[in-house]
Amino acid sequence: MPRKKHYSSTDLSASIQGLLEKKAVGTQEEIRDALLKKGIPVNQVRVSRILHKLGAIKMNEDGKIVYRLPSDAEKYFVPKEILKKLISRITHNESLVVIQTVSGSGQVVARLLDLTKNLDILGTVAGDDTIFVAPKTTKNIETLFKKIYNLLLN
Amino acid sequence: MPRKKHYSSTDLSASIQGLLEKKAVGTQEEIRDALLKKGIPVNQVRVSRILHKLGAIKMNEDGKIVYRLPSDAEKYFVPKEILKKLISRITHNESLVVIQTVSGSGQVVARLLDLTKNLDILGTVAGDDTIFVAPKTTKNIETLFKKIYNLLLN
DNA sequence: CATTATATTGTATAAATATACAAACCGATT
DNA sequence: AATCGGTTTGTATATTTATACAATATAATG
Repeated sequence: MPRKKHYSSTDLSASIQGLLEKKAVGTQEEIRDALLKKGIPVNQVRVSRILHKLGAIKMNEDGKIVYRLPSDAEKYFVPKEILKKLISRITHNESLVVIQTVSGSGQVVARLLDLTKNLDILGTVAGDDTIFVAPKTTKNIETLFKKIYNLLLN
Repeated sequence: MPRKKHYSSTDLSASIQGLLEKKAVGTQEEIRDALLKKGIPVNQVRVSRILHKLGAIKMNEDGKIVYRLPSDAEKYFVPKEILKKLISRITHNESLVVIQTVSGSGQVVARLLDLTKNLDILGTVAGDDTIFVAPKTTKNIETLFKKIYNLLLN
């Protein structure tokens, strides 16, 4: 009975991580279905095992149970009050939103920002105390600025 | 068929919260057993429903699955680097450990400290930027100081 | 007060997840 | 090449969790 190993553990793990980062999935069958749709043959047991290895968390978001990666979960558990204390100023020009933080907090705040869904950003570059936020489009820089401001300081 | 309601929903919820704060429990049956031991009659369904209402999360601590309250989970997800940035100085006298934080962060840091297990403290009192930590015994104030220092700044 | 609407509870069971076990795979060693 | 030890995988199923449904309790309304 040779076992058909179509997909390596490493690849599968990466696929599941990618999925969890993109979608709010609540069951292992849902994860399985999503992977099957992408042509990745997997069974429930494998999903279960990999989730365990990833240290996946099952949490409640507004009454809905979802799986999250630990790194993703930070976003949900870092108290807002803490974040506020790390940020000095948020400004923008025509093409960037710029966030000033207290010394040494640039990377950490940037990471939390990167994890935030529904924010139209391409990405962030962070130094010691400064974060450059690149918007998806510079056309709505004002909107993005307000969104980030509300997110981080309100 | 009158239903025997021995324990109100509010009381049960409080009991489960207390339990989750004290013990690393991994299954609803475990929660049920612990409550039965305390003379609290409860069934699995009730446990499930209350956990859901509490927004309990299931997380992986060193390979073991445990239920945690959201407020408790903060401790696990607040990045150390963030904490470090909030704390200015940690000192002590013969009877207290005193933590200075950046302005406005006293309460938040105190809360995280209160959530930390295996710390021999009676409690904390926090102001805007200062936290007084009361040890269980003043005999080992130096030890506690070192423990807190390592916890928060190392 | 009576009536209606909503929430809670328990039983039974469906759904979701993890485990046991055997077989296959893999890398290291001889 | 064969052997060994450790890991991974799949099948079957045990365990864990949540839901459906009906009954009861509680809250709201007139």
